[in-house]
Amino acid sequence: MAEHLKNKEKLVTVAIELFSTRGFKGTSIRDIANAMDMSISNIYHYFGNKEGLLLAVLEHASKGLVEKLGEIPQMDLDPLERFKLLIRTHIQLSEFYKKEIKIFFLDEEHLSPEGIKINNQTQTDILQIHLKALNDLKKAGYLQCKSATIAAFNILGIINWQLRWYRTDGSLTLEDVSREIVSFILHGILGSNPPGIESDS
Amino acid sequence: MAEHLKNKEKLVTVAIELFSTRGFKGTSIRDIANAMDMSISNIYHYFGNKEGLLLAVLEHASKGLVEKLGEIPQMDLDPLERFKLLIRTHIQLSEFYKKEIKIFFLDEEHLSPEGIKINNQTQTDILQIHLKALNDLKKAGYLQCKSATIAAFNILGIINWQLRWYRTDGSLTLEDVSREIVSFILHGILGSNPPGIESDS
DNA sequence: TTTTAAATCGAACGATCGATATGTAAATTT
DNA sequence: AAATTTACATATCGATCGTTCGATTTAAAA
Repeated sequence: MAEHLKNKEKLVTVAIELFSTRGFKGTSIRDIANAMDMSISNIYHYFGNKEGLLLAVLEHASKGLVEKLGEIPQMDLDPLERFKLLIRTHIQLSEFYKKEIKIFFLDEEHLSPEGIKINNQTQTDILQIHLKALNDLKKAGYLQCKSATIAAFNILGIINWQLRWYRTDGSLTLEDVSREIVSFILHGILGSNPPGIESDS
Repeated sequence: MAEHLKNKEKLVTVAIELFSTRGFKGTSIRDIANAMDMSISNIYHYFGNKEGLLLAVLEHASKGLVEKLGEIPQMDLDPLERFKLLIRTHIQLSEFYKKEIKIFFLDEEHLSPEGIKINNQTQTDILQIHLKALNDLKKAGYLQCKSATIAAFNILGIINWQLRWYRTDGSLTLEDVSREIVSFILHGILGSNPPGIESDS
């Protein structure tokens, strides 16, 4: 039962695969139809037009990451521990939703108003999650940055960039990278006890 | 004199403008020809095919940033000051070469082997510049990170991400952001004298 | 001045694109 | 079982794509 829904979902999955590797403009409806072993017109039956498919992809892509990430700030933990957990989870989820996230960053430009809306909402949601974590740190007296917003952007930059350079087949495990990134975000490059910085030189 | 070279250069400039806003696949040769008020075939006379134009764009784009950024590590300064200068300069240059950099990150996927080569070389060059600065910091006893490479990637992530979220018409000046980013990179979010971190809890 | 080369154009080519019209088989509802 | 909706296919349309083919004008060299 519900075999048809399966195909619709599979269509979104295949579209994510192709959009993420070839881009939106670089992937034709025919490419997707061939990869699905399905007729072109059937895709139009499901999603109306190519952009409808992209919107379905964007919505599907935003759900998983935002929902799972949104659970972290509600956990009853020490602010600092919760913050560390947020970073580690975000890195793990990014690896899991690699292709989906790529689409968000790949075809930002030629997007319909509705697509832009979904895109902005997703990015805002994620930013707010990190901002809340940072503000909790501030209340607890940890945060030393002037602007929590810039700090949040910096954190997102680090995490999203890791998505570009990290290779699973390399020498570093994702846990190694995750630990190092958490340490970087907490202490920067000078460490928590830098030499000759706080002295009177 | 040399009126023909002018047009060839202008062609690259217009291509950068269009590629950066609509993407490579999203920009047709006709779009560029129309924007230049020039015939289509003339573009082929200059660059052979569409990809030749993209290669010219990539080469033009990589030159400016890498060359100017490469001057910093050779300066005779205190390692820490030189590092700060590198970050600040990189941020300023990123704003200046915004469109060019966008192309490097936009159409990474559907790129020819030669295009990939240029892309990789450029990214490697920039990474090496930052790695050198970090190693100089290490020699001087400043750097506390385990992996200078990951730190370099994190720095690139922060800078390149700033390119996405910073708006010139916002309330923050680029200098404000630059200062805050330098501080973040140096001290992280906990600051140089974080409370209760080094204690025995 | 003649010759050569570079710059430019208009017109067209085959391929591919997104999209549609029209049909049929299968599933669901009544 | 009949009616209706959903899931698919074939064939095709007009538009646009990258590219090419001469032809022409302009600039440089001889």
